[in-house]
Amino acid sequence: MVDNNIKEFDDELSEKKLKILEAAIKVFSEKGFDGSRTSEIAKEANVAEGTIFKYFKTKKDILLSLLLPLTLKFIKPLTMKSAEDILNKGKDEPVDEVLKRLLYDRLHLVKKNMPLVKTVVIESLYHEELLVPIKEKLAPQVLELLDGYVNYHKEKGDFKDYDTRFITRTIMSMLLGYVVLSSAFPEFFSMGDDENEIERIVDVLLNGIKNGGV
Amino acid sequence: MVDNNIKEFDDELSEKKLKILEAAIKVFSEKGFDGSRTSEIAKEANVAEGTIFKYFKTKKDILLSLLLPLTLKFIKPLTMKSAEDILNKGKDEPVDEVLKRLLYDRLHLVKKNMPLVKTVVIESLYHEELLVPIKEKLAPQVLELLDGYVNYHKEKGDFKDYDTRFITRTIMSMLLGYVVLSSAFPEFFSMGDDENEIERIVDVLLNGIKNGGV
DNA sequence: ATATTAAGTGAGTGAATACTCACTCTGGGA
DNA sequence: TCCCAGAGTGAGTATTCACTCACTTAATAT
Repeated sequence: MVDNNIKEFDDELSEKKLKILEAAIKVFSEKGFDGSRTSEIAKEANVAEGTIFKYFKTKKDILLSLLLPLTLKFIKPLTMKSAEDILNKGKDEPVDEVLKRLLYDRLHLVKKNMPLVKTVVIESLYHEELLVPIKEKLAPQVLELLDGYVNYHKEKGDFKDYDTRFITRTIMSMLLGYVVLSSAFPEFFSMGDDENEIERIVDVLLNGIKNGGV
Repeated sequence: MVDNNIKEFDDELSEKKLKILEAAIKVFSEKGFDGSRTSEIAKEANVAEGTIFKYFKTKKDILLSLLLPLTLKFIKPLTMKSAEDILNKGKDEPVDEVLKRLLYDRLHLVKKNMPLVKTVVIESLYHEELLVPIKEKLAPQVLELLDGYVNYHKEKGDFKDYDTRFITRTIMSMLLGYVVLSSAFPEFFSMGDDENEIERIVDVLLNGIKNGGV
């Protein structure tokens, strides 16, 4: 199924189409979908406006096409590299090490693709066509992987006996909160480099902020 | 200063203007600012389209006007009711009780005003005119209050010796993550009623998910 | 009653913009 | 060299939409 996507990706992706997609990501992320003009995307892509409509039936078509690169970039590395880290190598390593590596990895993936992520996340709030595939394809894969890891360590007794999905959500919350708050309000919330931040985040996630109950 | 706002609020707010603002919040939150039509806002408010422009110079003026109700709703109750809870009554109560009350209170404030919050948060990503007052007025007040509480308990030895702002951010992260994830993906992340969720969230915040290091 | 003012209206306007289409260019096959 | 297919173009078009303004209605004062 993933291979299918890649094939589709390679097949359809001429030089120009790729440039249009990249330009669209840039413009959409700066102005929002409805605030973006196809003329600006064309200029940004060094292409005539008409060319856009040779590749995409409508403006909304461009937006929907962003799902493919998003899925490719996030699902593939997740199931490949990080799944490997977590589920294989990670099984015998301490949880804090593995969680730190995982969060750091995801953090950088998000930061590297911020405009794409920002656009898809925000526009999916207004266009169901975007949200549906996310809920049906992307989310389940991510959740299955994380839930699996959490369950493994719950059963091993490493984690407390909270609901699995609750723990999964908490892990995601902490990363989400960091990304959102530190990039929206860098002057208030960006205190160190990502590596140190992640380290502290995982510490708190595992042990809390309360001074030892001993 | 707060009183100033209220006076301004009361003075300017005729019946019609209020109806237009409420309609705008609804339409903006459903379609986004650039996706919204003044004609639809007018219809939603049971008002002629021209009337909108008697009260607001431009469409963007409507958006900027949303800052006032937002600030009033969030700053005033925060500094009043919750500040009282936290700083006075809360000083001698256990931190978990106070945090639970605080988060529960804020959660419901956000949920009750979701369309307004959603609109302001998202549109501030695209319109600096919105973000600037948030950063200069709203954020500092919220942070001062929370930082104060955190500092108090850090000094008392209740909290570990993390950077104050880091703890503050973590508290906000956990609430933000819960609100965002459970409302964007209710089928994946809504597991219980808010009260129970908050309770677990504060537990994890204080003690972490790791099984006792004892 | 009448005048005065303010509040509200909605048809009209001009600018903007997503999309079309008749055309041009280019590279490779005969 | 000539031809052709199809990639690319950009001026043109039809529509949409924020905003205006000449007018109506309602309320209050005189």
